[in-house]
Amino acid sequence: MSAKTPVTKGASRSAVPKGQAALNEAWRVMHFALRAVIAEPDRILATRGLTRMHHRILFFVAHTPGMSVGELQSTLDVTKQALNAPLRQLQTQGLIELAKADHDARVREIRLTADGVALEAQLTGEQQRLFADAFARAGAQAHEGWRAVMLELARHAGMR
Amino acid sequence: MSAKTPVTKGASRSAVPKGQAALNEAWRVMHFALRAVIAEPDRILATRGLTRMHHRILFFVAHTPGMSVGELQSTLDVTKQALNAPLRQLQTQGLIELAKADHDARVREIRLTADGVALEAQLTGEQQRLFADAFARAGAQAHEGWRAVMLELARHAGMR
DNA sequence: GACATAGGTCAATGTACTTGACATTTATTT
DNA sequence: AAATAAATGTCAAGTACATTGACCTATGTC
Repeated sequence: MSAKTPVTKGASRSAVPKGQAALNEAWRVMHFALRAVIAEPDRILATRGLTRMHHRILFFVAHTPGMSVGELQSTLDVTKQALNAPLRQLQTQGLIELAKADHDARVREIRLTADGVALEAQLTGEQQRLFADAFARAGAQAHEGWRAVMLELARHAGMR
Repeated sequence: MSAKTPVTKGASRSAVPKGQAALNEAWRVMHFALRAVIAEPDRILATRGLTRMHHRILFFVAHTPGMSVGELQSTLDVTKQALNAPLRQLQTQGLIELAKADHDARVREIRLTADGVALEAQLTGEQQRLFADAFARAGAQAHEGWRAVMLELARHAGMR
């Protein structure tokens, strides 16, 4: 692996399938990678009677504490009715808290409780461990390549 | 394990987040990349009143022509009742054909019609174009890195 | 002929949304 | 102070798509 191998049609030394085969493989591989990353969190959530929707809520609230219900709704792109049930369940289980905002008593700000933080960290942690392992095994350069390709793909989906 | 140790070349020309931030970003990026890859096929399918299930059927039958209903069922991990409706719809639309197997008249072998091949190619083609673009833009080396990381992740999901 | 297998179908149920209509509380406007 | 608008919650009905369970046909195997 000396320095930068220019793009062109040069020979790559690892067994990367060529042309059509590479593209054929790409989707399959991504599919399984996705499954791997989702599997553990799903298992953990299931033991508490929670679903991927609950996970999505925890995830976004963890990264944007004090988010309003409306913001969450548009972020997740679901109706308020769809959001309501999981939101209440999370509240009942003591994983999130809803509090009136100072600036506007109509909006309810969502925050994780200590338990919520713990669960979210556990779920996210499982995923991050997988990524960290994969990046470590594949090497820093591969990590960078992975990211470059993913960002190119994500550009088409209007990544927020 | 990871063969050579490509690292050391530390100089990353792109702004790869460090440590925790990198892992935090990984899942998000993968999420959007996935969405990008799925978006176009979904749109095309919708215009014909088809769903992702129909796509999955077309995909597997394209790669294993003559597959039996039972094989497809266990491959997709759904019940025969769940498979029945989409299967008939595909047949009605002239995208697949069901024919009795020579060796056993009970089993029905599924094959794509010319139209089915065309649609499957269109759907798959859209996805492959995205991958090809992303790989081309990111470069051959990034492609290799992407693949290495994905395979590491996929290992955990028992990739077939 | 007895039994198993591949497949199809009917029916009831469940889950996870959706749209639509409306109520509540609080802000903002006039 | 009323009128109106905004953020949220809730009730109800409908849709999409899967499930389980029971039963039927056609065919193959012993």
